[in-house]
Amino acid sequence: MVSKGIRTRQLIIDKSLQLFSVKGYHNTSINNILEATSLTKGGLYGHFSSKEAIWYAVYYEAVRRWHAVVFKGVSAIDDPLLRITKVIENDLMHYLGGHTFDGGCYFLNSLVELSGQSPEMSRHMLRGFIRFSKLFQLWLEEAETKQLISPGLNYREIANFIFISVNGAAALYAVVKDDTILQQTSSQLNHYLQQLKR
Amino acid sequence: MVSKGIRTRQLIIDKSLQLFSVKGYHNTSINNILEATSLTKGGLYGHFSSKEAIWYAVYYEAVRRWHAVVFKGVSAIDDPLLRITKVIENDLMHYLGGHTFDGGCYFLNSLVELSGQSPEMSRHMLRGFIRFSKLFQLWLEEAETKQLISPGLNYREIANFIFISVNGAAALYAVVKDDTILQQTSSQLNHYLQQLKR
DNA sequence: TATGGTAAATATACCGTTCGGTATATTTTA
DNA sequence: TAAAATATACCGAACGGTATATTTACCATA
Repeated sequence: MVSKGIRTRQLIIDKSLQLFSVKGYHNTSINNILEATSLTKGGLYGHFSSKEAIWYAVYYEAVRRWHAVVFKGVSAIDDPLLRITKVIENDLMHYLGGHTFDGGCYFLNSLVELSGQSPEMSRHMLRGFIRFSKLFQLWLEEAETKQLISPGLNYREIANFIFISVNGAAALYAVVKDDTILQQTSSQLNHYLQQLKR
Repeated sequence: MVSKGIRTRQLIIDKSLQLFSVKGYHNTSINNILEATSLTKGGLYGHFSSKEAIWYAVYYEAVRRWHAVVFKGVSAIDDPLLRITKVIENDLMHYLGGHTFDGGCYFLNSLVELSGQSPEMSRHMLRGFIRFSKLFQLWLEEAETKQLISPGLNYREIANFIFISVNGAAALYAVVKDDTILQQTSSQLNHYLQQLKR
């Protein structure tokens, strides 16, 4: 049996994740979190030293959930191009379309909100973003060595473009909440990838 | 000579636009605006009835500036596909790359921040976004009637995809502040448009 | 299995500061 | 000199955070 303290800590993280993803970090107050968790100040500050500390814990939880959805069934795929296709589909249709977070993409929302005023936090996220793009790059290089795509392509550029399109879709989807946005983007990126084949 | 009141009103709009684009709406306080304008409460609330009223005035000013940059030299272009190319280039290289606003794309930033907590304001922006995408759609249809592109394409999907990619680039560029992001996206969208040609 | 002691967990009350906004006094413009 | 523009002083509420009191959970021992 996990101790009560651990359970409360996780409750704080879960509810804060919901609130941050919908209202944003700055517009979520400690009182909002207290209401959502049915706690009081003492109960909260016993687990976290500050609001920012909550944000970091929430960020890691968000990464964990995103990762579980986006990379599901990916490692079993041999073809690196199909892996990319699968990750894109998972991200658009299951991560975004499956409403993993109430307010859309927690990472995009946080990045846009915090860039330009919380350098520490946005640098933190940017590292994760770059790592994601690098993975696409790696798989594209693998595809070249396996002679699946035309040689001499700019993998960094292609990887960034995929990444950018997926995030652009996330931004728009958060507002229009229309699944066709996700389907259309998925379809367009599929065609785009097909076109890279030799 | 324009009256002092009008000049002060414009000063408030200009400085607030800067602040909103960098810090966001909620994290910009009235006091921040007072410092930036060297005004006091009385001087500000004589021109605007509330913080939200400032936001709306700022929004229209932002649209005005964006429009001036993005559609510069576009109406003189006959080829609808070249018009789209020009608008994309203007948006990426001159609007974003030219740092029209200090904090990146004011519209994307506002949309992400306000979606899910200010339905009125985000609906306001969404209308503008949709109008922009519709314009691409219109030009694509014009390109079809002029037999410039393959027939039977899904123009709504293509228009949305262009729009999404441009906005995704805006999101990333706001953080990495690396111009190659803009060049790469511009290049990729160019190739994408070329491929539509018959 | 019941219980008592203790540390962990949580509640309460309060801190100084800042928030958006207003009423009124003063200054500046035309 | 009248009106427009701006400054000053203040409002109640909410902000993030802290010190301290109280309750609850948990485990060793009987």
